[in-house]
Amino acid sequence: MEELDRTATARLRQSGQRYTDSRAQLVHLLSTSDRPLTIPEILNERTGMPQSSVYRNLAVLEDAGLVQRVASSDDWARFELAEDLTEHHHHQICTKCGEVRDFTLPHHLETSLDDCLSSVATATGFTLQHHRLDLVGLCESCTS
Amino acid sequence: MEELDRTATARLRQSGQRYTDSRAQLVHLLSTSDRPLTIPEILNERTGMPQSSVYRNLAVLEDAGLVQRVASSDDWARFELAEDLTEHHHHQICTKCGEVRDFTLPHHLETSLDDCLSSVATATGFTLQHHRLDLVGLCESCTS
DNA sequence: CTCAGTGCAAAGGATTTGCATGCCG
DNA sequence: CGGCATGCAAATCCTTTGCACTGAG
Repeated sequence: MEELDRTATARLRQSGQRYTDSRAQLVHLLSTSDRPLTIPEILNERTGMPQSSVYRNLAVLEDAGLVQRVASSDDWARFELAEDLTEHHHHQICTKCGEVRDFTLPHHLETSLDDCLSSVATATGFTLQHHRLDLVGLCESCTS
Repeated sequence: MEELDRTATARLRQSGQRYTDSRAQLVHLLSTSDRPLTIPEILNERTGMPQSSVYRNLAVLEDAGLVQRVASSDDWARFELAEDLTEHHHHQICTKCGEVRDFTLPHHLETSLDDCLSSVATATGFTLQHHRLDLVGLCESCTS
């Protein structure tokens, strides 16, 4: 956790910004969640922080490469810690309620996937930053 | 193409809707594109169709299972023909300009991926509808 | 005739921004 | 002090909706 704070401080400093309390709260909240969070969820957890600050700080954190935005099926942005600050994982996205959950893939499949995607990218002149693999379907509570 | 029109007519009829000219235009436009299109792009191609009709018809087509929405990195919705009307494919998403391009994966990898994802889904009580695999990075023109 | 489809303009709603104030360095 | 950070409220902008009109069956 302290490690995380140090990384955060460093990356923010690089963008000429400070690691304020609000930002630390956001980072800590995201780092302890097992899934990406929406703004409303963040607001509920962190009463006292106004929407605009949440949006603004998440944007700053995103710029600094500490946080990333996750697309879902509803129209709410979700946020999680940046790839390199967490274990590499994927998302289960519910098409009914929009809920997003994390999951991981067996290492060998992940590896061959990576190799293959790299060559596809190279072949098409695309500079690969990372890949995104999502399961789309119905979460347990929406299966009725 | 006639096959496509027949499918469209049938699926729309099931939702109690007609396969009108506007809708046919949208379907044809999407079916001839090698990537998902944004509303502005659709409006440019199909001058004369007002925004509200485009949005409304795309919603109807989505309901009927003919068209699906694609998430990107910018905040514009993109649309493509439904999975089962096209070859299964994936997307290269540019983080700079938001551009989305289609690409496909070797069959064997696709198969083992599918198998694996099915078992992950089963294990977590998730009802898998389909998967989504995207390459995220910089497209050729944004690599500078 | 009926009811889906269309177009225009106005409304919605998540997200962003202007501006004045507070605060760390 | 200077510039980042914060909060409130107002503005943005993609998208959706209300309503009146047209047209297919």
